[in-house]
Amino acid sequence: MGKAGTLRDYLRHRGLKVTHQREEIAQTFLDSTRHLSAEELYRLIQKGHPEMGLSTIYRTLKLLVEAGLASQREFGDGITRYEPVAGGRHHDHLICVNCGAIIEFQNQKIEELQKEVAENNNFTVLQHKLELYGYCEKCRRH
Amino acid sequence: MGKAGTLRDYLRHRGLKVTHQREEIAQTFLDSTRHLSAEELYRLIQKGHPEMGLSTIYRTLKLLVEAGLASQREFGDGITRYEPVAGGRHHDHLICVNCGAIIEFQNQKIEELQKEVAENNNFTVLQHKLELYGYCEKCRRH
DNA sequence: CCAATTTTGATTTTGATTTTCAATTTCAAT
DNA sequence: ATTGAAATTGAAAATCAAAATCAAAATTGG
Ligand SMILES: [Mn+2]
Ligand SMILES: [Mn+2]
Ligand SMILES: [Zn+2]
Ligand SMILES: [Zn+2]
Repeated sequence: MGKAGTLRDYLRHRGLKVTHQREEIAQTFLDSTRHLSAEELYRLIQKGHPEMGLSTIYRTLKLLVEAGLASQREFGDGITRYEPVAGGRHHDHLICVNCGAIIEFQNQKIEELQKEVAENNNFTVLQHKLELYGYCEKCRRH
Repeated sequence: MGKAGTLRDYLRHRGLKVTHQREEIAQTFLDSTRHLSAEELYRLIQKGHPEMGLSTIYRTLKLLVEAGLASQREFGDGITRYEPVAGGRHHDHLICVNCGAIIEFQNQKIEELQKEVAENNNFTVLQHKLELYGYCEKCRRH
């Protein structure tokens, strides 16, 4: 989990190889809309690179997470999604169970209270997950 | 999602049948330690009922959730766990990524701030998920 | 260029959960 | 207690995202 940087830096640092596939996947992913699944990213990339294998997408997404450039999300529908970390600060999510809309929010007070809870339990927090599931503005009116 | 009650009540209300399997599964589950997977519950029940099918465990856990008697949890290891709701008030979890320990906590201030966040986004919350992942007291010292 | 090492993509496998389906059970009405 | 329609069961097969396999291809330092 490195700080901000490039996948290329991470690969070199780890003695791994910089391949065309990895560069293409990283670029498309980092420029993308947020919260993509491996499958969605695969389809996106296939437009320009029909020879790209889905396995490589899975493998490179894992590298991006390790490099601290992507974060992995699971919103309860059995599909793992990824979003670029790129500069953007930490945030949590509201998820519409009707239309699938994902709304991001940030609340510093909640973050602090979480730290407090952890301390009270002599627990060292590495990461956390806060998701509110329900109806978005559009879907709440039946 | 009914209020507290029995599975039996829920089944009758829905016009479903009260079977020996459902009664056995509900009883064993509701008396159990918390955070059981379907597989774990299956093994528990098999001690006394070797003929019980795993499918029936899955099906009945789903009914228990619908009846509001169980809540479904996913702690990121790919295994769905269930815990009895029975009287116990709402709580969230600290999860040790080293030993798998699950610590429960409750924080009213966080709950209120969540409501606030939802209101600010015109979002109607049905349920939420707050999990802190890291090292428990035992595991934090290497 | 060389050769050791890594990576790729096609394919197969995995593993939790769901579905299917014929046989059995439930249960309200006789 | 008997009946019969409808629901449920357990075993087996299907599903599906993700991981593993592996021979061929690509990368990289010398
Ligand atoms: Mn996000
Ligand atoms: Mn719990
Ligand atoms: Zn919506
Ligand atoms: Zn631990």
